[in-house]
Amino acid sequence: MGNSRVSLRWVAQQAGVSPATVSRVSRGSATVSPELRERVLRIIEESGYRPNHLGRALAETRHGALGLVFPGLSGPYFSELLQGFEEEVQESGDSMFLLASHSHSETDTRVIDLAGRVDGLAILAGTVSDAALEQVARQVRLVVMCARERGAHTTVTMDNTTFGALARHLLVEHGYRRLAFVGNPDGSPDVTSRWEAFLGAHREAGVVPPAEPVRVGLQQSDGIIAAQQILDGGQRPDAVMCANDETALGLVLNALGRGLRVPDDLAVTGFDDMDMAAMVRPGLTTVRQPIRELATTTARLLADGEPRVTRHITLPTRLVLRESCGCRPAAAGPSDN
Amino acid sequence: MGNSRVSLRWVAQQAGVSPATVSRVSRGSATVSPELRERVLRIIEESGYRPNHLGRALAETRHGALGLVFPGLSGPYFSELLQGFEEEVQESGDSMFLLASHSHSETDTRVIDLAGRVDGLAILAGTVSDAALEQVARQVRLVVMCARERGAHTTVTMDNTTFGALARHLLVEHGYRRLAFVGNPDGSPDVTSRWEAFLGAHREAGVVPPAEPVRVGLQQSDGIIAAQQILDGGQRPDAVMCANDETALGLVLNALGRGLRVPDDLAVTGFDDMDMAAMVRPGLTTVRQPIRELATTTARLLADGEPRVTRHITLPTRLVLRESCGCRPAAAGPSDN
DNA sequence: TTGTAGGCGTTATCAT
DNA sequence: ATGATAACGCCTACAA
Repeated sequence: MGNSRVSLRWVAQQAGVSPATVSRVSRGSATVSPELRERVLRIIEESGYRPNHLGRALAETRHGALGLVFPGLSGPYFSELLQGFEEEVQESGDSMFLLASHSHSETDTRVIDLAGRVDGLAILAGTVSDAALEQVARQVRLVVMCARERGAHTTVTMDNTTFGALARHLLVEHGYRRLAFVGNPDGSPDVTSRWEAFLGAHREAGVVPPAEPVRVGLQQSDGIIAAQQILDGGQRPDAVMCANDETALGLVLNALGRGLRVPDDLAVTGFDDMDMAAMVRPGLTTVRQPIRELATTTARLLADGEPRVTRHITLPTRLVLRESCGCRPAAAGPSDN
Repeated sequence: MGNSRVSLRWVAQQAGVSPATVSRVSRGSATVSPELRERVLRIIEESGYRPNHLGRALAETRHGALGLVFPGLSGPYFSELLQGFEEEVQESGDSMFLLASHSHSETDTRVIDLAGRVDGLAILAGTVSDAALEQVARQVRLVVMCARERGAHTTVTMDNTTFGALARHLLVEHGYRRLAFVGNPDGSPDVTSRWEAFLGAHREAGVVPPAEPVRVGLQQSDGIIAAQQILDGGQRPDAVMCANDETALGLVLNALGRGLRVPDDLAVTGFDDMDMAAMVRPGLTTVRQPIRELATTTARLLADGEPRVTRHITLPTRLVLRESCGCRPAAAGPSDN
């Protein structure tokens, strides 16, 4: 019944055996006679004994837990990341600590503290200082996600160059001349890379890019804010490239609300290829990135990876051309959708 | 530098004091002479000593961690929940375990296991079996969120009756006669309550409700699916009440895409009052519920609450009338927004 | 004020 | 196959 105070030792006494035997039984160790095993299992069953995690962890010097650290952002991106990570953590029978960084200042110390409670830590690049990363790496396994540089720590990263390919598509194939970029390059390493790819594509194409990005966050509501900034102003661009699908959707929603047509009056693109991108009309042109795989790969590295070898993994992304960029609708019934 | 192998005992030897003294210093206990304190602190500093969490926790029989358990859903609702909980957990210097239930079957055992690693557990109603809840409650503090009944466990709940008030508003003030309900009453206790409130309002008003809800999930993409089901069919309703803002937004997006006008051709309402609700046009009529407060209240109860007294807290919600239900736009400049 | 010793609940290494 | 016994790293009476 109540298992509050039953300890291994107590079970041992009840069964008239040594603590060691109970430990063996409790863990399914083979070296115990069927007779004793039976006796011990009965007591365990009746008493509702469950081995104490702290005691076990202390003896095994292993926490049985991994940690995930990221900025306190919302949206499908993080949901996906979280679920992927958790799924993989469960697979190996571990538990998952979550640390969402709000106040950037306190995060460093909290992360270092967290490092003392886990076997490995996954940290989204840009969330903590390099010094803190160093600290963490000395204590536990560390994987940095979405880092911009292949440093001394193991990293798992998305291929952001496809964003440049998308920019070229708009510039070259569609011949757009005035593009806008929605996203804050200082906000996250990924956005930095995308802004640079955006700039690079312009350079190649010999088109002069906007002087500044439209600096907003990554939520859908930020897309609306961006829309207001872009569409209330004077001359509106031919196309706007958003740093992710969320903001693109917000932007489309607002544009539609104004009676603008997408892509005729304004082309819009995103990044992620989340569910909504395919369901909205016009279909959202975007770049597909395997967020879940990012998470599972990271978790697996943390659980299985050689502790001392640093690896660098880049996950592939790919262009997904739909209608919002100005491409013709793909085959399929013309009506419904 | 490296602090991998420095233990309290080691520090004690280096400083030429007893382990007890180091322990006292390490925890800021007052009963130690300035001289020794200084000496010990120096060694701690130099060696980068950090007390081992497992050792400390085992000795204090306290994990310094709380757990949050919910179904693996995405969307702003859970982001908010998560952040609120985490914020409060940090406040008390604890850490946060997260358990997202994917396969409903395994969840029970995982939750019970998790109960052995925390001082308290917050569980969203409907995620685990009652038997598991019972088990958990015997081991640690437990708060059930959004439960439909005030049972033996402490609960924190939202007032879902306001959904009925909203239904009355549509039925009585606007005189709509054909309403639709979007959401799966079997999916979560909250949706169950809202569907019942929906039915209740119809009964009161003497209007015959739809035989069945439009059973979809709670994501934005589900709103699109619902829209297809509702709008592709024969006679379309006057108004559709969605179980949350996400689906309402998806529905609006699709309706707009078809060239329908909201609310003229179709009124739409949501639940939550998330950021987007106020930013979209037409503004989304909805019910505001304090999700963050739900989370912080729960966490605080877990951290501070009397272990043995079960409380039942209901958080207030309130009607937010905007334009999507057919109400006139509130005061303010008529143009931009 | 400081140190000693026992305990927190397991696991693991030895003997037996 | 089983059982002492010593870790694991820390806290905390109790004693000095």
